[in-house]
Amino acid sequence: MRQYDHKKIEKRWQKEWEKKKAHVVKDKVAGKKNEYLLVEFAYPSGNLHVGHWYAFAVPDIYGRFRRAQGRNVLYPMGFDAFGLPAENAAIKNKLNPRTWTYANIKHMKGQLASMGASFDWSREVITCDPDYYRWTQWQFLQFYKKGLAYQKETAANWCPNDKTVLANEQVVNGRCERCGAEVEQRQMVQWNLKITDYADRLIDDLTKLDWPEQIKESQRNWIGRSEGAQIDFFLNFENQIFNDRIGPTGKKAHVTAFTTRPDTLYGATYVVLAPEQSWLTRAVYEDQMLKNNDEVKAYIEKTKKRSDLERQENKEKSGIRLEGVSAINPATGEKIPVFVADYVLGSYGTGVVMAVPAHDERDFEFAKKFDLPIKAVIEPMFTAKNGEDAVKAELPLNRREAVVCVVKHWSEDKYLCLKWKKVAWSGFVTGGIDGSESKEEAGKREILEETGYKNVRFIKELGQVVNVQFYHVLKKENRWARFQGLLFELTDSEQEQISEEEKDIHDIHWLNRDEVEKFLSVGDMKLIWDRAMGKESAYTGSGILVSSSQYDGLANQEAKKSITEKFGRAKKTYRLRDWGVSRQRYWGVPIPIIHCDDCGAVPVPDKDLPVKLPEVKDYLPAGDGKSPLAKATKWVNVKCPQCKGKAMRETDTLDTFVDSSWYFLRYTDPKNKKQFANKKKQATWMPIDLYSGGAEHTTMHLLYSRFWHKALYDLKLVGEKEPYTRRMNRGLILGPDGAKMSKSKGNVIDPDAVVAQLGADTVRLYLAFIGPYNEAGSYPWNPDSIVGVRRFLERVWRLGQLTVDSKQLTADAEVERLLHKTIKKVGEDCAEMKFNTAISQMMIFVNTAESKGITRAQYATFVRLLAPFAPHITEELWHEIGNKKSVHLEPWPKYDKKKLVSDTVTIMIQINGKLRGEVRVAADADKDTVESAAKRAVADRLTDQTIQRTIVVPGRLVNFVVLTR
RNA sequence: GCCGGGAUGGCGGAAUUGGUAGACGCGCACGACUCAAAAUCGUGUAUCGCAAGAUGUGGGAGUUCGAUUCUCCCUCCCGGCACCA
Repeated sequence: MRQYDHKKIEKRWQKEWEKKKAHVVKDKVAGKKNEYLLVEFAYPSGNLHVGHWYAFAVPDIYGRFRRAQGRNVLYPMGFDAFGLPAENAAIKNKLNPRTWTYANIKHMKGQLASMGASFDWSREVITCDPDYYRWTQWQFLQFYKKGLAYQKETAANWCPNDKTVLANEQVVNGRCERCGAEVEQRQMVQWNLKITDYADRLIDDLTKLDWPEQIKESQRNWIGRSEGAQIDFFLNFENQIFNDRIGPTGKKAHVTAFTTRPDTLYGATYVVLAPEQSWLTRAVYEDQMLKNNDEVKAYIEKTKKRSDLERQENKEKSGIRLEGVSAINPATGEKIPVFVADYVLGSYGTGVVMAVPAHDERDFEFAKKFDLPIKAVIEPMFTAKNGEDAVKAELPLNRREAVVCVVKHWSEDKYLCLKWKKVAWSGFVTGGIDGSESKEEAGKREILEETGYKNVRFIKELGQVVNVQFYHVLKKENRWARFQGLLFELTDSEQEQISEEEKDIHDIHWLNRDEVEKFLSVGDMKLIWDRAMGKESAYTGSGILVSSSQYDGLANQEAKKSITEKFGRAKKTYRLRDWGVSRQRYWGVPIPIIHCDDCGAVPVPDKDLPVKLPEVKDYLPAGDGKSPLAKATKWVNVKCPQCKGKAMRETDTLDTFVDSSWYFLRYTDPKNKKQFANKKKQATWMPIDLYSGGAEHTTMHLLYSRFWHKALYDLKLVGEKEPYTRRMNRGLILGPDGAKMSKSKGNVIDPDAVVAQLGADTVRLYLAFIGPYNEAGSYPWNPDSIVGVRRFLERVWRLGQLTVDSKQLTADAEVERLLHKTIKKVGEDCAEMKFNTAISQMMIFVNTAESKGITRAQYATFVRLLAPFAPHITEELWHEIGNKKSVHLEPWPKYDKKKLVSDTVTIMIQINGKLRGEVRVAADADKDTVESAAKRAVADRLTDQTIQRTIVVPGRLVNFVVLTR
């Protein structure tokens, strides 16, 4: 018998496929639907690692599977070839980054070939090819012409050691990824893309996408949309001259606050400005409007020096009151103080906050520190969920005044708590106020009625009110009670007998402080309790407006709308900032702009594209904030395309995330000299049916490229609003020790070595078997486990040799049934990318076939199932059993439903839900037959008299419910 | 703190969506072959128990004839956001 020699086999077929151009994909194949399967293209780091295999070889299984199912599948590959490491290598080894990059690409293509992946290399895309980046530049210019790209002075991450700007992803915990120096924020003129214009569409269009919820949620968080209102606060100065001034907008001096809680406007007791806020800057630096101008200026300067890192770590509130000015609360008309404080961010909202200390935690903290008034304008409202009894009702009109009593023990530090028996609610003594009695009287009466305690001393009103909507179980009606918190103390233990009726309602517990915390089941009584213990905090939940003039009594959700209409305007705000794309680096796409003193920023005309990257000697920037390209003076100095006067090229290059924002479009028409991709050609493949990649791209590449695509869509350059219909995040392969693979830990697996030893088919199969590919988990590489997979392939090989030699002509019924089950299962699992269970099923099949025997036809079918997973060995075996064409041209086998069902089924027998036996019956047996068969099988365990009930689940089980003593 | 996703043997992971928990693989144990070892093949392998049996899917309650699966509460782990008004 021949040995399974993976080296020979894999090399032979890889050559053969290349010779036959087996993987070149045509744009149209008659009778086949197109399908676009995309994986994130590779960075040419120089070496293929296990992660690449996991990223490329496993989706290849899916691609081959879909081809077998009759789809014309595009599975392209390319290189994301611009970027920092090339430059670093160049600086270190005195190499040209281009030389380094292309050498790496060549080497990696050789490694990729060993995978046996069905990449169509005729469509290869390399982002640092001028033929590619001319179109990156061209698209950038279309955005510029549409106003989507603009230049602005913004803060950039500056590494003082490497003398260069860093991309956000190169800053790790506030330090430079490369040298570890603390990164500074420098104001620099940078190119930006208006991704914020697309914030709403980027969020709203997510709903239609077949993406994991995790990615969608991360993108929503990243964009950070808040809906609220802008409200103007006019300013009032002690110095009359300032009061009469009219500002540039034609209005008197004012600041505009952004808030998500316009309903709390009546509770706004001061206003806080960010140190960078524009009115403040003018008032302090130009007009000197403040009495304590110097003090405020010093605070602003101090804030500027604080790094982001420092600001994040030290969250202690600080701030300065602006003397000589106050703001007018537009709702109350009151004059309220104005502060500058660094807890307000200049880059979010308007940089102005209307501070409502009663209903915002940060404002509360600040107000406490600066002793500012705290005015509550929302009375908490809760809806008690009492199980199935709860009735969804309109807010009941019959509001009832009620009390809730925190009662202290007569001698210990314990408190009287009640646990309701019929309702999932635990709390204190509560009750309505009857007739004309006072709160105190009502409280004492309720304490007596509910607990029997007679001698109670009233201590104080807590000043905390809680509204609760609930379903009254005994009275069977919806209620709205307005509970006012009261504090009592028992003077002694004297207790009356309470009625039986009351006893049925609840249990009494005396609990210490910690126990009370845990005992209170719902959030409502927690507020009362906190207040009783002297804890004060901001209430940020929903409720009913009070102390808010005509809005009193409104639910805050409604009040939001009306107060916004009356005093402000509805406005959305986002956490997302515009995308800064300027990089002061050499190895990137030159930004195709020419700066002219007379004409300003002028786009390079289409005929002059691409603006090719010039050769320079030194790739490290000079330290003046300019890109290394600035040193290529010949290249920099050009004529203005408009006025032909002296002008200079833009010397910054584009962020590499720009390059990767559209690479998938180029695959559809890679050789086009006139367009980045012909729209008709795009349409044959776009949108992408499945995009598989790493979780690290969730809020970067995936968001950027969605934006880019939408912008292209608006320019009518692409035909669809979203590029990726379905996205899957791949998991991570860890080292054998369960830690992330890293050279320093010495746990790196070299795929080349494993392939040499065990073969590409084994590695592919192992990676597919390691865990479900459709869930992004992390899986340790297990050197023993991969040997198990190799063993499986060897058994398949041996089974093949046996089949060739044997003369078995008739199929074993069980093997035949299992084969059809396997076709079904493998097909279904592949469709969901659950390759692990698909392989498991094939293993089961081989195990059975080994013992029961297999016909040549059955074996041939099995080989077709395995082909997408292990393309080389199956090709070999396929030819071995007498076929001339490639197994990869074979259609996916079909299963016969009739062959799936067996004649008899095993019925489980349960007694009281516990397994007590089993019985085999005919598959088509009726209920009664099954029941009596089951009864006979466990007759020694039960008698007819004791059987209370019998549950028969056809084809599965019989459960006898019997009396037990 | 808010949001999203999780938790199943010694390990990676299965379980037709309410119906035999632990498929398949690894590991481990024993056996066969061998002078021996490797490789290969066979048998066993959730826990406790000699057994009958009992327990068991992060913990606690609930619904159900029956719960890994549904409901509520809690703990822990992973990911995103976070002084974002």
